[in-house]
Amino acid sequence: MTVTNPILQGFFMSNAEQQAQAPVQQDENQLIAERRAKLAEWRKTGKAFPNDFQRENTAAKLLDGYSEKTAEELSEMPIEVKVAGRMMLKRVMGKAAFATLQDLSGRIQVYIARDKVSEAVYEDFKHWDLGDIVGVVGVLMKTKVGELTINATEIRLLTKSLRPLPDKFHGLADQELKYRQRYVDLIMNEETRLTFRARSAIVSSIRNYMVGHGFMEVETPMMHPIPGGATAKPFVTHHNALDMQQFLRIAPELYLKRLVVGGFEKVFEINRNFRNEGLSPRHNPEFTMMEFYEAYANYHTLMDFTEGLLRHAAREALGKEVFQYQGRELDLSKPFHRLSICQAIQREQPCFTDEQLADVEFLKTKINAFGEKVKPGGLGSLQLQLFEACAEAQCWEPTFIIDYPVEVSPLARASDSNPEITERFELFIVGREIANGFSELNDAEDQAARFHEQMKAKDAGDEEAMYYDADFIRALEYGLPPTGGCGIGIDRLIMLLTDSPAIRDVILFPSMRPE
RNA sequence: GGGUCGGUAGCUCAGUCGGUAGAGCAGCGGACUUUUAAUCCGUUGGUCCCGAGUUCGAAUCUCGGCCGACCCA
Repeated sequence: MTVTNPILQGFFMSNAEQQAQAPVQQDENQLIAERRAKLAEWRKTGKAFPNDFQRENTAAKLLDGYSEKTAEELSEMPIEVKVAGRMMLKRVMGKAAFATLQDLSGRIQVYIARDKVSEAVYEDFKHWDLGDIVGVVGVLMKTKVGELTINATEIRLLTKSLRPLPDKFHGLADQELKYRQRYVDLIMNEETRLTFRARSAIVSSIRNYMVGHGFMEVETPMMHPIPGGATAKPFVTHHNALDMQQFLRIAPELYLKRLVVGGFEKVFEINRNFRNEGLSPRHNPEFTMMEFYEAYANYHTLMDFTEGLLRHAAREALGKEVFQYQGRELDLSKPFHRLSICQAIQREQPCFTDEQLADVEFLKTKINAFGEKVKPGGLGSLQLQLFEACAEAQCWEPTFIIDYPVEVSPLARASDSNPEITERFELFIVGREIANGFSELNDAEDQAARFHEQMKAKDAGDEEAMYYDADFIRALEYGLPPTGGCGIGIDRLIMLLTDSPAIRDVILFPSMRPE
């Protein structure tokens, strides 16, 4: 029997076929076998994997609170503590041993003396492995060299770790394994832990900034009947109950604007977008965007607001607005540059005249000269292509590029002074696009016309062109107030603020080819 | 899609001129009651990414493929 519908295949597979598709046997080795044997012994006690140990202290708080105390003070006024964590280091010296435990806050050393914890417990402890989770009750002491240490009166195995950790000193170096087994990377690598703590702090600070400025956080659909709000290839899925095709969203824009129509005049959403594109150091198919919309704002006020937001995030995450990115200084404290596309080109290529940049043939020649293929488009589109070819990567300092052509900005309001360009900006920092915002197109008839243009482009073979969204037009027909909206690439912002070279370094579980 | 570099023990890595596999860590056994990547002695562990070719002989050379990192498009 041949079943072509992939959704149904699972129902018709023979056992053999299902076996063939079952996950491959996990890699086993001598070290794992040894640990399994230890676990088997532990099970025989009937007390394996207990969950009755209540820890009362964390490593960092103990170090903060008691590192200043002298050995004498600690022995005169014994302080009993209960900690738990993963055993990262272990040094056994006959009848006493040291172990280093790692918990959410950091690491702390434990001293285990045979005559304190009993001979039986000490013998067990000697066979525990790096990576095991243990609980310790003890009193604080200072070692010879003054390191705050817990002198154990009780030590218990709480979780047996079956897999050996990477080299205790060199850690996990293999980039691919760091991404595929992020849990191991997090166990082994302080830098990775700090990056993702910073990510959490940055997102919180942005959220607080938005709420503090009167914005309301909302959640709009991740599954769209019509993908919209950006030009990108969508992921396609299927809703069984409604028997309909759905698309993972490429942007929340059209829903957020519907909310402004509804009277939620200041809204924002921080959530995932999905774009069916390749992977690169700057691209992950699912990535996090913040979009925000404010009625009665325009692209100028948006630029001001975005500048303030980024400074706030840097201050909250780093405590400063001037810092290093990949070895080069980045200064967010100075006013961000604001240049039109042509001004940005001329900044890099001062010999190009205004007349030349208005000459279609000149633009095509130069785009080719910079090694890019000329994509079809009008004057504005060619200017943008030349900017991308010769100037975009040079925007190290924060630079707003303004005046994007109408033909590549189907949702943006056209300029009153020049109907060929829009009231739109993109923000570039370290040569990368970080944000994109504009005065929203709130003329329902103009928007309908722009959608028709997009449909023509799609019919002509542009896979990324937009669909016609009739409900969105209907919403606009009820009346969208003059509004400004902006999207900020959160992953890329976090790359900047954590000095990370690749987007995969700031996404906990980046997209990977299957193992 | 093109280029460069890489894939060897659980981890981090050596491996010369082509001569049949090494270290440190981890593990196992032993010594050791204040260590700091503890130390000392002994020891287990290999589909050298896969396939083909050249050769008496391939981790090593050649070709093809797979996977990854980086750069370019």
